[in-house]
Amino acid sequence: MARPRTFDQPSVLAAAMDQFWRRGYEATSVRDLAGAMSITGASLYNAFGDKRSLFRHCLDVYLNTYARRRIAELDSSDDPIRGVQAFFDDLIEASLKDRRGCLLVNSAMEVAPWDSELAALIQASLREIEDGFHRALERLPSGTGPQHPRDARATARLMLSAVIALRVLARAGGDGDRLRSIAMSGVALAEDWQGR
Amino acid sequence: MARPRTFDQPSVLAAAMDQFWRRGYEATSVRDLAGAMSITGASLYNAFGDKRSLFRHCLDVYLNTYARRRIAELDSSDDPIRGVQAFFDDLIEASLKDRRGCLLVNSAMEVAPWDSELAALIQASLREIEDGFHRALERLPSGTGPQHPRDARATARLMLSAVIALRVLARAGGDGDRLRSIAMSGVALAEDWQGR
DNA sequence: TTCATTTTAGATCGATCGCTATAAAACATG
DNA sequence: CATGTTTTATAGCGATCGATCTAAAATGAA
Repeated sequence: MARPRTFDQPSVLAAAMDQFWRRGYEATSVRDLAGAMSITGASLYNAFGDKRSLFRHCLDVYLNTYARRRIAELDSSDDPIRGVQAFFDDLIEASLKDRRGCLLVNSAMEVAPWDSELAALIQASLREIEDGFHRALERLPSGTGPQHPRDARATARLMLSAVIALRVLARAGGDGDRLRSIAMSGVALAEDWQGR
Repeated sequence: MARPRTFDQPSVLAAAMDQFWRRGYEATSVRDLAGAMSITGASLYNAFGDKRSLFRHCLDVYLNTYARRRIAELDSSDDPIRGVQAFFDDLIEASLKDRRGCLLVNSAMEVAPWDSELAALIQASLREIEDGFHRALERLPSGTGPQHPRDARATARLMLSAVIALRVLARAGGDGDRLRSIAMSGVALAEDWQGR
């Protein structure tokens, strides 16, 4: 019994996410957001609360649309090595297509230090990626060598480090060869752990 | 034959660097800077030009004071492995003492995408770190195994990735165990490359 | 149709942004 | 000491910040 909204919530959220993703939190003004979302400032505040609240929505959308999708694909891959390979291939393709980097990593740098609640969410999300790599490693047959140089947890963390560095360098404008080299090493970490 | 400055240039530059380091470029206002430097806005603009120019000075100071000092210490170490160990130990200590992360990595995320000139400087500086690791690896005796799983360049890049990820996670509030685990893997990369 | 409710659009709030104009204060030189 | 030059402090520029107010437009329920 009231006037319905004229905009589609998911699509305007995607537009807002894109702004935060490209420009960062501080450098994105509410007017930038409203413009990109093609709604007025009043509608923005009415539908999503303040700027921080809108950002939180956007981060949720990002995690569900991108981060967790990649992890789920890794989990559902028949061959964990090929799954890791696909994970990094996807990352490289996305990183070279545009230079926004990863909203999660971007937020870890800019937002986490000033927002303990979002910091916890960000830390947990990074941990999800690490755990995804860890599960992939655990699915591999034990290595042929007498012992592994690193355990699965340390290897998973190093693979996460490759992902983070890849995203940082991509956003900073690193050349494709550099990015591909790191991605290749990320896959090699899993192969080496397996014992090959 | 004019009135001399009442402030010490290096010390006020250090104060400005600290602001940019902790809060980032966008979130630091010129008034924040002037306050931290204990000078007036007019003096700031008179001595350092505009905000971007001051930032550039601060980044230079950071590179000379922190980044290049660590690389020089790595180069001058008798045992490259111990040098790498000391490099990461230093990083861990600094990362746990405060949560500012690394001004170079912070700037790679926030500044590089919008300032191609600074982006080039940042890329070159990251490359200096990578090259430092590469020189350390090249100084090691060849591995005992028939061939290395990765070449020295790829290993150096993976070590740089560990550094970057360490800094990102430190700024995002990652716990000490996580950081130390990555640092340990960074050292282990050099040890594995050597063949031990 | 009437009414209650919500969403729109536009103007605007006080605060702060990067930056600069003005003029007094402080020195080195002649 | 007088002069010229630079730095200082203060005030304020126009623009933009996040956020909100008012009122018209648009709907479903009665």
